[in-house]
Amino acid sequence: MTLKKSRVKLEDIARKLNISIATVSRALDENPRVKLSTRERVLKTATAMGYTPNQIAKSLSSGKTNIIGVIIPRYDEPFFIEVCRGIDRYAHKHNYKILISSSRNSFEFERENLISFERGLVDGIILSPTHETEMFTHIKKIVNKGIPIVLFDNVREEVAGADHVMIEDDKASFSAVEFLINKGRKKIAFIGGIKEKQVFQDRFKGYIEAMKAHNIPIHEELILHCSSLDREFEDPEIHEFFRGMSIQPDAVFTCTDNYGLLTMKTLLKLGYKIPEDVSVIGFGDLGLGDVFVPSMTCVSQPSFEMGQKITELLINQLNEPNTMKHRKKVIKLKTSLVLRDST
Amino acid sequence: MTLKKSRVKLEDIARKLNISIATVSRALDENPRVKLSTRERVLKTATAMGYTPNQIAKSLSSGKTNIIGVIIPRYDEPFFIEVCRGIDRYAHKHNYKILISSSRNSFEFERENLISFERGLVDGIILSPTHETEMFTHIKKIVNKGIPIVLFDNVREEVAGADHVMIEDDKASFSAVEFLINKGRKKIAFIGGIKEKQVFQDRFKGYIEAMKAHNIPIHEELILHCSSLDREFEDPEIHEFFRGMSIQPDAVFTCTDNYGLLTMKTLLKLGYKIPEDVSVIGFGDLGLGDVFVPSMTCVSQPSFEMGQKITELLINQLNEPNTMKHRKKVIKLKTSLVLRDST
DNA sequence: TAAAATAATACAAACGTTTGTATTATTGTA
DNA sequence: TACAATAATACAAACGTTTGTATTATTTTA
Repeated sequence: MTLKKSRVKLEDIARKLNISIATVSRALDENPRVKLSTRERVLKTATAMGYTPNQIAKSLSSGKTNIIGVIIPRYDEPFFIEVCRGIDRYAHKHNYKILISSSRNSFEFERENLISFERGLVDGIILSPTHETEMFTHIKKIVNKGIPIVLFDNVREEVAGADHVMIEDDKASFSAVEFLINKGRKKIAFIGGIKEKQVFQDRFKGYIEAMKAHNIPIHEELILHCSSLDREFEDPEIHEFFRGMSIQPDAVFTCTDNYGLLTMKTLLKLGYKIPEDVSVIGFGDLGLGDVFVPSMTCVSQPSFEMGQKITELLINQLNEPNTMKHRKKVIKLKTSLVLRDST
Repeated sequence: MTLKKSRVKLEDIARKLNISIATVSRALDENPRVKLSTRERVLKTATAMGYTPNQIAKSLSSGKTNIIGVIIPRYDEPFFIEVCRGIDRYAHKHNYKILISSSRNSFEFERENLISFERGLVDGIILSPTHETEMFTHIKKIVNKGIPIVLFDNVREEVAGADHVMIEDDKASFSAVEFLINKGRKKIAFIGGIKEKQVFQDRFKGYIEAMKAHNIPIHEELILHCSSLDREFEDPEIHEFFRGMSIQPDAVFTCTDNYGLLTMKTLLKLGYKIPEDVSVIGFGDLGLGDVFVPSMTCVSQPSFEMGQKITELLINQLNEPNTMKHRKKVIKLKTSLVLRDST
């Protein structure tokens, strides 16, 4: 029908009312410097003409985009989704939008994303490093430029200068394993993930420390570090692990929900009874705990709250007048144990 | 240490080299209009000074942000996540970023998000309407403004003027039910979701038509429209439905994976054997099918591909010179049945 | 009723790019 | 060596806002 007319701008309203652009801008801002009657005329005309402000121009002028850039290793892990939900909720309350990018578990993509976020599109950055990430110069560069950034989850101590939020992984697994010990279990198997990830190292540490604290012998044979990150439904590694075992475990502590599930399936198939013969604990509590029969006891991570906390830290940085003076904050969130039928 | 210096811009490079901003801009663009030696000097200086282009200024000048706005009803449904993954993958290939917002299943939030996307921050919009969405004026407004938009999933036929992509829901459920019938099942129960959602209506339609096509009597008693959208792990509705039933079903077709899972749990608890006494089919195939024992046969939706297709349509619109001439496209994607142990 | 005080509005620079056109510098040709 | 042809660069407007300062209009005060 009508030709596509370019969008209405302040100038168009100004021209129509025969006033200046500045006055129109201030009128729409409800600035007391413009007469009430003028403001009303402007508002009416703006609506009539279908005016919508140009966000980009606003951002250029104000130096703020109100966008937070988020980089996660992947989309299809409930943990990250849940964290993002928390981020979004908190951000939305404070008038920020979030722009999520996946690094697809690749250091190169992570770097690329970070560089793209350096271009002023986002006011601040939230990053969960991939396990490939060994070098931190790309992160330090951001910090040194004074761009607000908060890291979470898979963070090493070495990454100085940046706020970060994580789970008390070591404590969490310590108390989960201790729980099993207190229930009288002694031959406790451990199933972890790829060793490169800090979180898995910490969870393993908690296991070892709990065993030692209670003077329980540690059998190498009962320890498995899975090499697959992916959420497979059949894991030959886990299957072989239990099949080839000469000791009969009476409990298994696993480092993810999925490993827990795979463990339960394997054990049931091998004739174990859960929880009579063997107890199983998962880690995460991100929706899978209740799916299986028997339901699975899990270490519950406050993922949503984590997202909120991360964003709180970031927005604090954003509101700080001098970013360079910022003193690094490290927050470790507590976990809890959700008891179900597998223990 | 050093005071926070504001970011390096073209002007700074220009001043240092005593050349004009335009030349610097063109040099960085590898425009043949600038001498090779100049280009090299500029590049070197830019790197040395740590120049990063300002995306916002670029966008204002070019009228393009290279951002696609995505509005989904919620984050915590694997279907939407999977679609977003597809969107992101395709968008990334074509140099777009995605900005995801959740409408939290609320029409008001949906409208709010759409309005915010009208402000020129995004080049185009992808929207999955909530089931609350009855009015489409907010969508029509976008279309009339000439802003490229593609709808997906829960779309009614009435929403004219906008491209949309959906699953062949009716055909999918028709053939799933037909599959059960061909296996000799006759007392086939149906479990759907809230009736307001178009997808559930279509899936119900497919069920009815398959039954009719094969002259199988339809028992009202075997039909349940769940009122809960949420991914609950205990659904009293479903439990009651099967408990109170006077007919013993020999198959159940459910409209989501989760309903399928809940159905299996309930049936096992009530003493049914799966698949001997009763077959169960889920809908979605978004990761839950393989979790349970027995594993669940599912209608598989091509969610990732859907995301890619949606984005393809959107980017086509973005590349069209005259958006107003655009002729609406409706794409229906085929599904498949993934056979597992529950049938 | 003229000067002072204040209210209302206009002007113009700034945000950091891109890009069409004008200008200057460098070649090539006769 | 003068003149055109071309290469290289500079100038300036534009993108749509915001905001400090200047200007004009209105009201107050003596």
